[in-house]
Amino acid sequence: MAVGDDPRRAAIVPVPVLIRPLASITDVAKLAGVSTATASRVVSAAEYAVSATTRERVLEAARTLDYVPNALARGLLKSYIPVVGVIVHDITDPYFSEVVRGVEDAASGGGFLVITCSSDRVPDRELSYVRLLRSMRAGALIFAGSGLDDPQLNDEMRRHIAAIRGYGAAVVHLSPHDAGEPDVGVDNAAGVASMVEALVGLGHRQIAFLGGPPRLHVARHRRDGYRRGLASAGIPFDERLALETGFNREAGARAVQELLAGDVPFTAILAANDLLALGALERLQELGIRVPDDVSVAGFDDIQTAGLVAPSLSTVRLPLHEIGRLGFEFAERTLAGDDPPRRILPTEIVIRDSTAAPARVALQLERAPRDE
Amino acid sequence: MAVGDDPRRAAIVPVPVLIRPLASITDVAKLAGVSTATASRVVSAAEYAVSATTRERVLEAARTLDYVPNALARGLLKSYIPVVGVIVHDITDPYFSEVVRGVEDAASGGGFLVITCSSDRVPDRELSYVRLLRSMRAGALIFAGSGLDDPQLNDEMRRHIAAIRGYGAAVVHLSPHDAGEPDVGVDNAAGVASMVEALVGLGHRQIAFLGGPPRLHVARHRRDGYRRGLASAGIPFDERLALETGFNREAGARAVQELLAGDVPFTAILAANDLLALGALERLQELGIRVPDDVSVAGFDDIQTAGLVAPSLSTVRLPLHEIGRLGFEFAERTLAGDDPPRRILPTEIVIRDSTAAPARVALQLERAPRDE
DNA sequence: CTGAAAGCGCTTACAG
DNA sequence: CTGAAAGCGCTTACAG
Repeated sequence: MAVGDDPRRAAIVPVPVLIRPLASITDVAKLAGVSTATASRVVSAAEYAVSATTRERVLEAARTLDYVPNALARGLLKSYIPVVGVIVHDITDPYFSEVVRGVEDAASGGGFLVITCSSDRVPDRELSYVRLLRSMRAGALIFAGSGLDDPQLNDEMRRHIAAIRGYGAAVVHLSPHDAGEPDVGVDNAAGVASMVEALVGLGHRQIAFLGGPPRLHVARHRRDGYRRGLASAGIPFDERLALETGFNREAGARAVQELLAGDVPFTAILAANDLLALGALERLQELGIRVPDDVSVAGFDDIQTAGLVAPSLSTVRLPLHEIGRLGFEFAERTLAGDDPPRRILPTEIVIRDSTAAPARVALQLERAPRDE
Repeated sequence: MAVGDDPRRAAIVPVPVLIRPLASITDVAKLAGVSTATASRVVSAAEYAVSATTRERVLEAARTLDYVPNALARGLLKSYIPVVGVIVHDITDPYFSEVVRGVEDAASGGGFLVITCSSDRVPDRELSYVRLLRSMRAGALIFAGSGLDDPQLNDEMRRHIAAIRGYGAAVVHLSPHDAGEPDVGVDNAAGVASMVEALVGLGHRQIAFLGGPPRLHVARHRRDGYRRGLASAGIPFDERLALETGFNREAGARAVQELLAGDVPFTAILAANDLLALGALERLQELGIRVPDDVSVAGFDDIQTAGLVAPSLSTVRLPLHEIGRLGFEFAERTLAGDDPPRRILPTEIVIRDSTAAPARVALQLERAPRDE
């Protein structure tokens, strides 16, 4: 390695590692020769009337001592601290990192710190994160992911949420949940229905659906959209084409196998999220099935990768960053005593290269599935 | 929408929104008829000797009151709270979300909460996040991204880091930084050099390099690797083929333009991260330049998308999740008074479809750049 | 404009 | 095994 390339290296003085308690407001007050009350007013209550010379002396002392107020002590007096906790299913899922980024961008303006927690949709993890956030008196709690169908989880969750609201914090849902519709989000059913319509418009009538985990409220909404889309096109719903799946690439690949092993022909696959669609795309490719020539594939969410794969994925765009941003705004307004209205944002169909008119012959190969 | 589909909906009772202060240890003690000292010992000091009946009465009271200890009050007595702050450049960059996930997975086992902060490489944002984390007495601070070349930032940062270590917390670097090498990370220079070597092995000698932002320490290390790789292959370094760029897709696309507008022929493009390589791939495709037939492209990091694009991207795999996991472990051991050794993890060359033997004629088109 | 004092919710020597 | 009391670092009526 190019050691020695960097002349600055030599100038670095090792940082001492002694335990050295930080300066407190008492230290600052002492050094400035004032009461802690006055010192506190100078460093924290910018608008409080303090004589110019006193103010300057306190500021000088604070600078000298590298004083930074203890947020814990301060938080003990307020009802909550300026921290917003975001519960996601998995931060490596681009859907969630985009939402979190939206929250961050809005929150840092308001001096809020963002705590991200990946629950992996495990009730106990979700619960313990919420409990921790509650114990820290976080000012806002944002559920980015969908609620789960788990009565015991939801019971306990309701208790926590009541307690959290009880100490004055805001709780915001960005996805359908146990207690109802999102505060800020999209109409998932309408979004999926619009993609069904688009596929029907291309000539498809045998549309398979990779529905995601049925215990997720959001997956149920998207499934409703699928049925609604079919219904308004006059296409009968065929249960054998509507699969229950996970919400990741592996599940999408497995679902393709399952469809091919079934005996119902199909000309298009609509997935309840992009990850599923991406997995389907991969597996189809491995099997030598051409997209969109042999079968069309569409996703939902429009994560970044959707536009980069080949063929690029037709999907439904969700304004993820905006959902995060408005989610924090919703919390902020709630905190301010406002009662903000629900915001349902529009989705948008994005047609790329993975969809086309259906093949002459619907897909229904006689292949043994490779796994499962 | 399928309103009414869900019979549970009707059963939901609206949560009361009154401000209701949470039960404190005093409330629990009172209800149980014991002192706060005893109550505290039962709920927090599992190993402290308390009579079985007393213990049961306290637990019962805590349950009745839905008692959750106030982490702020507790933190005021300890030197720090069980929170680990992770400073990343951008959480929507898969590189970072993967690392954060690694930290989370390790941290949740230790009862630590993860705070993620996207600095966008803006010194003031980074500083204010670190300040906030310090003010909250976070137990660990992990810098996931590279240090910046900004003397004023680094001055202030050193003060904060000394203060943070001063109150007993751990500070960990996962990438090269102002004060030296990462505590847990990879040998970036060696990784890039190994990819140069692989390209040379395919027959390339005119290898362009998209180097990332020069003020990032990690970009400098990767650039060193590029030079070192060339040197050991006996290929002279040509400055005109080594571009300074950003670290995202747009920058990769622009760099392609720049290379094509230059007068130095090249048969391969090696990018200092995958996002750059992905952007280069896109632009080349738009220009009708075939990869790898006309030019080979290689990246660095191996983010998920790298394997999904077409042609799939040859790259250098970094164990990102592992880096995050070990990063937290490093912090944990430091907190335990240990002095853990630095961990430099191996990188791995991943050859996919974007690289091949060089074309007969090196690329050096006479095209006007489309933008810039 | 300034200060003395109480108190937020907890834990922990110290004493019994 | 249990409790009274001090104290972590701050803010805020209250009094002057």
